[in-house]
Amino acid sequence: MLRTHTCGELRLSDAGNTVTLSGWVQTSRDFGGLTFIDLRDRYGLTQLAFNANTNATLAAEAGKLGREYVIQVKGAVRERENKNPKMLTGDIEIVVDEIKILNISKTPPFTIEDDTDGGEELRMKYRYLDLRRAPVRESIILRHKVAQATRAYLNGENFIEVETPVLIKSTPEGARDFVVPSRMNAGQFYALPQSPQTFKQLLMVAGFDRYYQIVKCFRDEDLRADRQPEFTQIDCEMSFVERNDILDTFEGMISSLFKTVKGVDIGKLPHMSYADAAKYYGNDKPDTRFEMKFVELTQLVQGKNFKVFDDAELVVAICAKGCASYTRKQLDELTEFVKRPQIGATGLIYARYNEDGTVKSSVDKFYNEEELQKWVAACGAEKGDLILVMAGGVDKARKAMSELRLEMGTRLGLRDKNKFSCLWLIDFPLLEYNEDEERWFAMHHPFTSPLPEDIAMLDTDPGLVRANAYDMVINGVEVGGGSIRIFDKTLQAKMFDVLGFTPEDAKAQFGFLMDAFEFGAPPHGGIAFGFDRLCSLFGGADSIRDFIAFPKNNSGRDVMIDSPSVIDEKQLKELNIKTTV
RNA sequence: GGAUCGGUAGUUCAGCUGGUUAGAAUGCCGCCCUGUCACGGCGGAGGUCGCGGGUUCGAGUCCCGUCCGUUCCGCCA
Repeated sequence: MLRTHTCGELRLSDAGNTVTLSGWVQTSRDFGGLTFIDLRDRYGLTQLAFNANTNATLAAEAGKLGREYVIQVKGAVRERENKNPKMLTGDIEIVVDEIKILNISKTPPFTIEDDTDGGEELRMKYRYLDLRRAPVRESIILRHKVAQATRAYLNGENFIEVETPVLIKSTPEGARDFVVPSRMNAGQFYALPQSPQTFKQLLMVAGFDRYYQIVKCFRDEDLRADRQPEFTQIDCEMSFVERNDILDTFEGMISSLFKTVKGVDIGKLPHMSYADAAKYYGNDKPDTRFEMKFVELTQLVQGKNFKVFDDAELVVAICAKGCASYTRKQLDELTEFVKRPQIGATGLIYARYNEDGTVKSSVDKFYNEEELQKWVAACGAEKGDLILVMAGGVDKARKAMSELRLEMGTRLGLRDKNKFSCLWLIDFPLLEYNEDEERWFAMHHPFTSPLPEDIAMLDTDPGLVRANAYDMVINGVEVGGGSIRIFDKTLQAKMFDVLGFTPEDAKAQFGFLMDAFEFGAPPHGGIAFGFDRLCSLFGGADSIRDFIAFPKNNSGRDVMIDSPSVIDEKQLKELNIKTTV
């Protein structure tokens, strides 16, 4: 054994014992006659002490150790003269008798510390060094814990983990597929799964009843801080269930995760309809850590010759607590914020409800004090509050106001990373009309069942049909979503018809699933959680990258191994691929 | 595909309306220091200013192009 203990476990009670430790040199502090070295491993830091009076040769040797050298030391545990309460091992140090350099190291390109000086790109290039840093290491360990807690819960609920294939078939709907050329079938391609959707449904037909898998999924779309081309889902499916059975089961799972991983009780999850989310929060993943709900002022403000409001489909307001004191500069900043091309609002109107009870707005020319007091009443504003108003088309105004609400939430410190607000979002529209292609698209996927009471509308008014689907939203992040599936062949055929698939298209793409449904498919439904996002949420981070050991950058590149890369002619030829360059 | 901000020492950054020897901090190297834990002190080395072109007497600085990266929009059933 190259060690008897780790660098994180020795305490005062170990004083007097002789131990052997192995690890990396974090830092050394040389005082001439006295040298300290912090030795690091996965478990923590332990201070090593060298005294020139006691052992001059050894102290000299210690002075020569560079950062990130890998060493093994043997010595006695001793109570420190000056303790460090900030370290778990801060009460003790090792008086080193023997030192062995197991490996030397070049000076790392950035500091291996909690607050590193390394930029994103450099850290990714040397990810193995970045992973030595405590915050990144802890994020990866957190991921492990979440995975274990997930498996423990689902195993306890009688779920069975089944692996599904990675080389599957490309489908045109949804995200772009990553494809893999087939050598043995010239001109043909596999696709990597965007999710194991069809396979888990087939497992239900097969009678597995309760399935889960912590599984890699692939989507060839542009990246974001919370989106990677390969990511991990907790993929689940259940048979003989209705919507509420699934909501209960997975509410149980998320509660269990919060309890075991964070020690937090999240309570019962409220249900919110898609329509309400749009009306009160302007999006389908509301951050409910704070209120600041939308108030619709359309009726109240129209007919006063203010063209912007009169022409608008919707006039919507939020009330920012205690912000009446905002300066002109701050209000201009907010206006600039909503006018950014990404948000695209044309302007922002405000009304200050002053401490003296008067109202001062940016549209005093059109609205007198009495009318403005009605705004105040409608918004439930209190003295000192600021009312922010935007107008326009329903969707655009809501989207812009949603961004503004989040911005105000951030400015007011209402988006606390240690606070968790979870909910179920339900009653999504089943279909979405695509103007360009002039046809309906499944908002979720084509196997999503409509709400039973809405099925009749599939013929008459497809846009109003609600899906038997649900999303779990935590702190404004969509962490999971799923639906009750269509298991009836006739309804599935109807669905494909509405989506504009000819029976031939449907058969070519999903024939295997439709065939399977002819052999006694049970009623079933499921859900998939974004595992990386869940981990970043638990870790209090906005980006999922540090919860993935080896993530890709914004352009989908792995800058460490430098992939993707070109392959040689021979390989291309074998794969029957001709390059046109 | 679009917008945005950035690319200067190993690293993180500063460098004004263009001006002659491009700075700081940190890291690195050397010397000193017996209780540090962001140790301290003194000294030193370290730069094709992303790349290409242009304007100019003169470009890190201005213009055009290009590459790389950040964040966002589109996209992500």
